[in-house]
Amino acid sequence: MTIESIIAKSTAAALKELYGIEADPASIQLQTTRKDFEGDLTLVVFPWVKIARKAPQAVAQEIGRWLADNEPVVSRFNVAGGFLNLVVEPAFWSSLLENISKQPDYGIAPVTAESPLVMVEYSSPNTNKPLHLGHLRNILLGYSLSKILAACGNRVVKTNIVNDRGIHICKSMLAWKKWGEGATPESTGIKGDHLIGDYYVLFDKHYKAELQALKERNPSMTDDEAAAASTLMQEARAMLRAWEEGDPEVRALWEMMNGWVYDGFDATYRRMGVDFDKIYYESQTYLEGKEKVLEGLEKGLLYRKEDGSVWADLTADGLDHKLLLRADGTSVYMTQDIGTAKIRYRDYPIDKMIYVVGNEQNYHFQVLSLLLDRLGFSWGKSLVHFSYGMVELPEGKMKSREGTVVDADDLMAEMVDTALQVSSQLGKLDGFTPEQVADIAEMVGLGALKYFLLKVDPRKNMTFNPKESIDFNGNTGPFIQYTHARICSVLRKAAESGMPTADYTGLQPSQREITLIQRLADFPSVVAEAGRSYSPALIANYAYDLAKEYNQFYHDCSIMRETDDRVRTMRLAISDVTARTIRTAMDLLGIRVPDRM
RNA sequence: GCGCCCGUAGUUCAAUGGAUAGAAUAUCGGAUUCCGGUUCCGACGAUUGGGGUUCGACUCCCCACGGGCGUACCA
Repeated sequence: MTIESIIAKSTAAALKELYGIEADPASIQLQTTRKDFEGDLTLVVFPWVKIARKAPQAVAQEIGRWLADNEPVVSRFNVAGGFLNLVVEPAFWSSLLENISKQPDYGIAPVTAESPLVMVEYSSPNTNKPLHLGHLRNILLGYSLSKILAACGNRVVKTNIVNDRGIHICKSMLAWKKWGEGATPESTGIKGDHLIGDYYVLFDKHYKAELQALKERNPSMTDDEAAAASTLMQEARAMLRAWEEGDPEVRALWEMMNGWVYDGFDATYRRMGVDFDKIYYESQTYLEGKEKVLEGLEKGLLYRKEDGSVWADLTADGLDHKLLLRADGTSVYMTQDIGTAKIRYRDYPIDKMIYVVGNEQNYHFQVLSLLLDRLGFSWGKSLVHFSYGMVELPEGKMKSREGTVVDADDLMAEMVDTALQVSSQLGKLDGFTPEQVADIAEMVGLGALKYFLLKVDPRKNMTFNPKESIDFNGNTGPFIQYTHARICSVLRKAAESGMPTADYTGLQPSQREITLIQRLADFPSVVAEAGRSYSPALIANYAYDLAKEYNQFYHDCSIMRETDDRVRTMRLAISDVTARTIRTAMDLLGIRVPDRM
């Protein structure tokens, strides 16, 4: 039972006794007292002043009096306007600390076979180019969100839908056939996804040149006409048709080249430290979508136009008409998502589906939700589009056309390299094996990257500054990692020293210590709130606040030099719980923390 | 045009409708002969503008201004 719930319960009793108000203890909100007032928790009494028909000060005074007299954990109180500041019995905090330190999985809720089943989709790449910085935000958010939801007591299935078919991959295939001269990742030493990306770019280059030539020959030609006349584009379309018809040669090429891409993606995911429980491929789901749409058509939920195309009328929901099948019977993006939904629901009894997809697709998911609901998916109406903003650079937006896109692999390599340079400059890793040094650089470099991308409210566009992110000071991953490493150092020294430990039950912690214990006690509710509001940023900012709070404590309170065995033992317990909580919080963000750095 | 999202210190980010809007960074000043000087403390500095609802508004509503995204038989 948390201190908040204890006091909320007593407050409900006070309200009933003093004013005859029936208040649900869960609805009574307590906040941490601002540091310029005496107290640990603050109750805002405004909600009841009308019913009590008294001045805010008087209500606060009366409730405070009642709590001080009747609730043992409240030792005294003061009133400022409508704010009732409560001082908790100091010894309560040491017993709370003792309790927390006994919990091996502090902050993590248990999961049972009956827990809700949540599926989280993230990454969802196209197979024609390597992953970039924008994908990194997507993947890190999805992975972290999955961990947070699991920590909130959900069964979580992490999933990825790979867009492996379509005109885009045909462009790469065609360019490779024409100009590749049999190049493979092995023969060139280029990572598979990058190699395919190179051919995609090459196609575009030739295509642009062709359009240019067409328009020079015939200046009156519009862009659309030129595109229609392009032989390269016609060849790509022909290849897509051949693919759909199952042409063995095209299929073999497609499988080989996609295979290269998957090897490349796997390497990227592995380095990022993320994974999936189930991967879906659009080539295996798009036909299902078509079926589902035709089924909906039969039931009269959709309609067919004269040209044969199939549409959904969403005007009743304030939206437009939406195309689901082209006149030639082929699928569009929406149809594929319906097909994927169908197969997923067949594979898992999903209670809730969360799509981690950029905010440029808000409209798409609004429509998808309505359509899935109409087509009979129980979770359709309540599907969650976890919509996140774009990542920009200090120099501005990334534009593929201008070649300013930051490649995910390159960025990770740079971050790790910088981390390595910084630590070797400081000489902190002297005496470590090369493997240990490399591992720590990996943790710090990627920790910096991940933390920076996750600490911002996901909905907002953000600016990624690589230089700032790896700073060992400020609101950064390395700062938190460093704090953890330092606590580990203290704990190691304590273990080696053989100093006696003592029972600290009933000890009265100092204000500095209470502040930190209170912060530690907040952790479970922060995890719950992060899960409720789908926000890894809450966890990130909590970890930072905790690290900062610990540094103040560390500065003010000597640990190993403390001669009182009880006080020292308590401070070591605070340190131990802080280190573990930092580790858990960072783990929820998918960030590893080193014991030394 | 219509729809959705966002506007907070120089900059990057916080703030379930609650007290004097918090951090970081940058700049300036200070502390710590100490368990890791990658620490701590202080100063400076902001809610785009105008109305409204409320005991109380960065937060909710309306208008304006500024930025982003969408409004594809691309995915």
